[in-house]
Amino acid sequence: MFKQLGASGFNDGFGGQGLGDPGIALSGRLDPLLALEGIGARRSFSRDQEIYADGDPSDSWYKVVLGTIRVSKLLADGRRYIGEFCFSGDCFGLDTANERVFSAEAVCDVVVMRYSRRATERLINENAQLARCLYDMTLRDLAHAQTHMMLLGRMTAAERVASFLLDVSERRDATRVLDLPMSRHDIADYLGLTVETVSRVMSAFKRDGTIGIPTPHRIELRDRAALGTIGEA
Amino acid sequence: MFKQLGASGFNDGFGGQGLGDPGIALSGRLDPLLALEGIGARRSFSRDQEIYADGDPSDSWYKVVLGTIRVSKLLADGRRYIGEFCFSGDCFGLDTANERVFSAEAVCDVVVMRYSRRATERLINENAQLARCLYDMTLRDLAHAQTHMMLLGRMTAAERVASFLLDVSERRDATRVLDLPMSRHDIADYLGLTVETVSRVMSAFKRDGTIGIPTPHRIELRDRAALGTIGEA
DNA sequence: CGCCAGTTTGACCAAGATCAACGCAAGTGG
DNA sequence: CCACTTGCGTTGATCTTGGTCAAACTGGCG
Repeated sequence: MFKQLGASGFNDGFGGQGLGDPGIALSGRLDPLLALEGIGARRSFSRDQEIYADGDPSDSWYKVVLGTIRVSKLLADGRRYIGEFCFSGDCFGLDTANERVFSAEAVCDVVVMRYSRRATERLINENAQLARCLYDMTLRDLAHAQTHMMLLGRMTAAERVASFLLDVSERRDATRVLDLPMSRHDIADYLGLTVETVSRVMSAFKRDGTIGIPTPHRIELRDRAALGTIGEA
Repeated sequence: MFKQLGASGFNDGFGGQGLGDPGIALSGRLDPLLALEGIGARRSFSRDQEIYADGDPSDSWYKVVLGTIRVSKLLADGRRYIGEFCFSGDCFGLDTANERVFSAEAVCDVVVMRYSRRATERLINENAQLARCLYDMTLRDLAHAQTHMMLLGRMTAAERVASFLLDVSERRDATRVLDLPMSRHDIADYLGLTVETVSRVMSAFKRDGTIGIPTPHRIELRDRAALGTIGEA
């Protein structure tokens, strides 16, 4: 659920204006992140392996070290919904409930750090900045959710795919060639579409030269501007 | 954005397991909420009046005292998306950004409390429980967003309307007769549908006796169970 | 080489959008 | 007090987008 813990320039989560007393722990601006290193346990998962399952006790959270994971939920009738993809540096699994409401799986082989909730609590007592940091991540997630709801509620298939490609390229710092580790099915479940529609839209983008598709998991962004203005024309 | 500040039984926002030190301020379990009363300013708005606009400086947050508000965003091409409705007791407007990304309007005549960000910061320094409380609300919001994304991405029109009616009835403690202050258009923009579809689905529910519609803004829930199982049959 | 999983493409279908009336109650002004 | 307007809501006819079903393609891999 949480993104980019430890990434560049986190603000204080209250609009960057300092919700807490900035004097309390000015020195420890990055300490909480370093401190976490001490309590995290490195774990590896292979493709499609479950990191945690819907219904599991929710007693820890994770940070992706390497690879890509998806947070998803399967409905009784087979419909699947993917809440988010997390890449290197992204955090996930910090829930409000005691039980997992979603499951998390490895999209490809991944390495993650697992932080137990109990240890995190202890750290928070020692360093108030960590709480701020976690809060900030939650607000980021909320902002992401807002954007995504707009996408799901009001955007066309082409707009959804275009904004997905742009979003992933920004998060992965891929200016021109984009690596898409997840399957078309994953993308479809993330965008509220079907595999076929995702495939068709991508083929259409390829046809009019907006993107190139050297391999299904490698997208060449030939015209970012065009992708950004889909639906405005 | 935030719900039910000061409502019954808030947990500590870290899965109810005590992220912080429960011993620090056990005494002040409800103090932060009471303390807020001191810094809040009461304000009234009439129907369709703007509480804040997309682009305004984001220097405060609100709690609904009486009435209903909607948090929405208007796209350049006229498409509108409603992020949430807030009823008495719900909080909204606590953003991560310095500028509003959404606007908030009164659905009907409302009274809200406005809390300045700066004053909230001060309070947080005096009472750590308030931070916990705000964090908890954010996590609630995130959970709500997750549910809503599932609805927007994978549910049929009938399922969306049914789950909307049940959701509102729970939040407003309306067992049998439900007051819907917002217009069909608002509901449509919240559910990612059109006015006509919302209207048609409601008429269909009425036809098969699931609900009654004495007036457009008054819904009688005749068969809650049926509403809950729409789409499972 | 042939299988297998994932992807693409095509033909057809249906849910919901769009376009267009119509209904209805609450103002509004003569 | 009653036409007339106005703003919603409902209903119907038709169209479009994206879903469904089915088949063909592609690149590993045993």
